[in-house]
Amino acid sequence: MRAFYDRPTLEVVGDLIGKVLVHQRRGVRTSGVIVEVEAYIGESDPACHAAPGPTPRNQPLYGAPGHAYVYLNYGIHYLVNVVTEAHGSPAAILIRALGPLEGVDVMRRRRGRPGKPAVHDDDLCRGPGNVTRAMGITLAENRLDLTGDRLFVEDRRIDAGPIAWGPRVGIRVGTEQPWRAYVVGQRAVSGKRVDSSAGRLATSR
DNA sequence: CGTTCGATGCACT
DNA sequence: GTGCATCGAACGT
Repeated sequence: MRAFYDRPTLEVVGDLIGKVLVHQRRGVRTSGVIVEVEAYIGESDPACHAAPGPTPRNQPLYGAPGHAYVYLNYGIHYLVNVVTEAHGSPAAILIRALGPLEGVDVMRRRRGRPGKPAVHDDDLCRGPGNVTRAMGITLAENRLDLTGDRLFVEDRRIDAGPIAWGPRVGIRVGTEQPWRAYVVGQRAVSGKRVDSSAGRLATSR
């Protein structure tokens, strides 16, 4: 459904929390409840990749809504966004954390490092770099049409808890905008953990 | 618990 | 050449 993404970005943010992100390739399916996202909106947003104007890398931001924007960050991590707003209006939403649902065994394998202790299930998709590693998302998924059957958001909502908004994290500029949304108390949300007992999804063990 | 810091590739100036 | 929309290991408290 293209129209879902063809709207003001902050509206999409609110509707994205609690929905299920799915990636399937070569018969391997992984999915998780979206519990943390950040909006990057327009050339006037200094933290948005569109801030310098159109470049080869940020071209997906200027394209049609409902497509993926994936890029390599710090030379190490892939970060995945969903492109929003009308064609020519550069904006996107960064997927920062998921509560694992399907393919948890695959996620454990992708996140596991030889000789290291196993990653806790709540940490499998905690942080944007971990989301892509656990989901198997790379540059190959850049520009993918999210209305297709390979990478998409399911049209169902899981009540994971109350939603809160705050400043975006991990950026040096543009921190005054409260464009980060997350599920309060959910274990997979990045940053300091407030409560140690609440927020575990029944589905994510 | 907390903070610091190195890894690592590439877009952009 | 500079600086990241990060992660996790290593160390200090």
